[in-house]
Amino acid sequence: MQSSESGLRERKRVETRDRLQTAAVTLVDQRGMEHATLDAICKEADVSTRTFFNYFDSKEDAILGLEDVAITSDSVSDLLEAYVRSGPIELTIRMVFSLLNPSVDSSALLPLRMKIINQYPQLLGRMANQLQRMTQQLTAAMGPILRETSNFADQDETESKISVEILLSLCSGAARVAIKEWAASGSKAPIEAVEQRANELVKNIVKRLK
Amino acid sequence: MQSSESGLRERKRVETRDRLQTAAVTLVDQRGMEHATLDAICKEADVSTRTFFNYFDSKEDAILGLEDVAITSDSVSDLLEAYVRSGPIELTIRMVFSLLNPSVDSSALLPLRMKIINQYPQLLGRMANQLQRMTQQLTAAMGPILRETSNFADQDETESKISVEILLSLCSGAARVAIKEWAASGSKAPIEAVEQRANELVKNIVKRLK
DNA sequence: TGAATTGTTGCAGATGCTGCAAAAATACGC
DNA sequence: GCGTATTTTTGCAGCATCTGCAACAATTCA
Repeated sequence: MQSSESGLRERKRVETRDRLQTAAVTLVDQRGMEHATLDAICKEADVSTRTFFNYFDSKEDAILGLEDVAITSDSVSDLLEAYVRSGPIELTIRMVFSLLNPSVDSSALLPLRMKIINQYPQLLGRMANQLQRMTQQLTAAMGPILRETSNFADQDETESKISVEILLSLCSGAARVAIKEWAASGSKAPIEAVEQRANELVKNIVKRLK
Repeated sequence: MQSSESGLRERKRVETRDRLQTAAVTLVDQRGMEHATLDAICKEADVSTRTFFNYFDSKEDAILGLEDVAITSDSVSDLLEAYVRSGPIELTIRMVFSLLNPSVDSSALLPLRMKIINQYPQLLGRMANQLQRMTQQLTAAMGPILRETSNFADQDETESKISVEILLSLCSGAARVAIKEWAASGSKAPIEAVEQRANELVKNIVKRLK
């Protein structure tokens, strides 16, 4: 209900959320994590520090723009596309990157975000936690799709969920490495190339381990 | 130099460190993470709160017993054994679990630690960060061993390091799942079985992805 | 034994984060 | 429009983690 309403109240909420994300990312980029205090972020976004916590659980969450969203129909169609393109790895990588770029309005922040993640790797740890918190939702969304493949089909549901969780861990590690490489080479490549590289990394390691 | 000395000073340091770990683990287990305050832990260990930070960087680190240790010769021989037993996956899993159980004195804490990790999963995020901080050391230790296998041999050093980092991510995810299962089934199995299960999980997912 | 080194402690303070209750903004029925 | 109900914002008081600093205590070493 809430997300479909578009009264003044809802519009303002989205706007405020966006201002907070933008302020957080911008200030951390300019001043560094420790000097970009909550006070500074909130002053920049023009809200009280107390209000900040109506929007994000922590400073880190604001930097990453993380939200506890239900899997939207948009994202599901994205996932399906990734899956039919080439299978479970792409599906999972897509999932990881979509967490980093959930809102259209904030997509301009993505390059800065990746730069910051590279600078403060604990943020990706935070993101892995978020992935884990969302594991149930993710397995619910990914499970049915994955079970259509031969390799995941003959598994019972429990084993399938387990695999999804480990798959997420593997893919978020690959994402981190891909982002690192991207930052090391001057942060020039488009986001799609980074995601593509993450796919490649996963495939390489699977190949080597088999 | 420091670790090989065994004067009064060094003995006391080890003892204090141990008291802090034990107090942290015990109190978190008994009272829960949020009620096991620094003050309580330090009172139990009989040191000032200020001194606490001479031993650990954070409360979480004390709970996990994490230390920035150089890879010891002991751990290297452990690794070699794991590797010759069955390859790179065992090697990496061994690495992950050895982080959880570095000191002989604190080995009695391991079951409690695993129980707590299962209860507060953000701790494993913290551990993944630690793994990452130690990536350079770990790759330095694991790289030469891994390069002896055919699959890792033909790679240049950079690619090899990348693989190790992703491998660590994969294996720490598997470790988390294995610990979860262990806790779900009553925390009865010995630690070796948990590690073994983690190995199995990694192999399963690699098989499915290939 | 006395000086040098290292470890401990208290204190003041910054920062992140939470509960609570008052005040402001928005929505909704009439 | 108007008044009421609901939601959001805000300030404040307070707790907890963590850091720098300087004095103090313990250990080491010559």
